[in-house]
Amino acid sequence: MTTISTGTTDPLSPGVRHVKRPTPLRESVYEALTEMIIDGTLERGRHLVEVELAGMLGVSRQPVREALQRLNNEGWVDLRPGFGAMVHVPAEDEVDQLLAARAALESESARLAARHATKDDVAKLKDLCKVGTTYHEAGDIDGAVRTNGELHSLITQMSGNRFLVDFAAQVDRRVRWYYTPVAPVRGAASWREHNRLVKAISEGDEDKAAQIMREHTEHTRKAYHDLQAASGPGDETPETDAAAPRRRRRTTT
Amino acid sequence: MTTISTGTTDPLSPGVRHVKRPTPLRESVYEALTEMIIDGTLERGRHLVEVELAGMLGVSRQPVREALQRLNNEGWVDLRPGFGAMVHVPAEDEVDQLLAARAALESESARLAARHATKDDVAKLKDLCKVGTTYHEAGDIDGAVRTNGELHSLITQMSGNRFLVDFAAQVDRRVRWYYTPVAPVRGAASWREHNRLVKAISEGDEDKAAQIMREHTEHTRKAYHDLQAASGPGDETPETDAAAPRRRRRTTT
DNA sequence: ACTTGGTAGACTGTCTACCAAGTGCCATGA
DNA sequence: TCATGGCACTTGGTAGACAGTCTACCAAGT
Repeated sequence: MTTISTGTTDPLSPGVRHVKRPTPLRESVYEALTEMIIDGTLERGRHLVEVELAGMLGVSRQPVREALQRLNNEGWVDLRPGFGAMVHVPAEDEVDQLLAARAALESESARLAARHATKDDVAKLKDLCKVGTTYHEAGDIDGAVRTNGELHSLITQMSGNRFLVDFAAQVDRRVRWYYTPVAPVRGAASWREHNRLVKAISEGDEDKAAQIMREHTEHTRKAYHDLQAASGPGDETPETDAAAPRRRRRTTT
Repeated sequence: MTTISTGTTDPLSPGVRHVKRPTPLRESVYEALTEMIIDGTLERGRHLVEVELAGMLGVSRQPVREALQRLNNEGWVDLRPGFGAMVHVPAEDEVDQLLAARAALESESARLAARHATKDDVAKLKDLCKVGTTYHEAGDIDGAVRTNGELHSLITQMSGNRFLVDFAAQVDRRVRWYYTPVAPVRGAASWREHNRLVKAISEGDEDKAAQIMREHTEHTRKAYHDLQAASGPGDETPETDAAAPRRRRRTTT
């Protein structure tokens, strides 16, 4: 969703650049919170108290509430009526479902991207592929991951379908939160697939593009499962364990 | 989304039926507003004033604000900072994009439904098909439309993928809002396709199910276009026209 | 040992009042 | 006719208050 983001509705007429409108506070709060959730400052399962957050961010309860509700709608936190918000703790099968949804969304995006691709788009795609491969070969994981994100994002954008873009973006952030560690694992094959994908798009081969994208996502899922099977079960318990006693009596210090 | 809806998480153990928990006011407001938008009480483009709505619903500004934010996130209203909310007026290509998104979501759902279908599910599907066809043959449009909704909803549910369910539901409501009139038009072919779809699912033929569902949605889009081309351009203007002068000066009575 | 009842503290959900800043509209004046 | 200034309205955000509810904890009774 994020209807707000439409700061530049009009890519044409570059002169009318809207003056910097002060971002609504709730927006900033929303972003601050997602960031804190993603980077682990707010641990999974933690009880989020409105006044606490408000104080922490230097605002009043209202913007915090509004941000929390949005976070709830998007699945970042769970809102229990009368109790409050807790950082969502992902269920066993959730990543799987997210990846399945992503497969559908991105493969459709790839299909439409192949249909609508302009010369300019293709050039950008090829460039991203090259950059990403370079990063990967240089061992720059951060760069490779970032470029990977940009590539996928560009493809969904190329679909020209606002809803696919929104949904895919939503799913993507969640996925990235859940399993950051997987991304680097399968960098090698990943960029080969990207190249094939871009080729299909540049040739306007819709079915092939969709097919490749689907397999691509499917491989990612496999990678996740393998990783899970290897270090998963024994490694996950302490995390869940740490979440429970987290709920301490406030000592009113 | 709508994480709240989980009133009955556990269909088993019928004894633990959770007591009715009082719905948060913002929730009721949200539902009241969507309903008013869908049924046209709040016309497209209309300026929604918080206090006005609050008075209308007998609550204070706060719950209204929270409901409006959610409506904004889900695309029902557009929130212009400093001015307020207006009921979203659909863009030319929006229905098209919605239907494209729906095609992706539902065809993937059909695929997964075919994969996971139980005997019980199939029985329900067949029943719905029969009921729908009967309604259609009896000329009961309302019933047919409703049953159609139930069938599609059941299929997405059968996918077992919470995200597909949520997204599809979201898209579906929007679609239904935009073009209620189309639904009845192509009832005849629609139910034949449903039958084929259910057959594919019952046989566990994933590809076929996905394929049929895609075509099914695609046909719906075609129908929309035809309808649009026929009575569209000349018929739409008065509506848009009526929206503008709607904005009257409050006479402070 | 286990249940019951009661108490206390903490938060949320909602309401009210209030103020600053931004937006659109209208009338005035050139 | 067109720009300008001002006005009324509305949002965005703050603060404080209060009831209802949730959790934990303790104590007494069985």
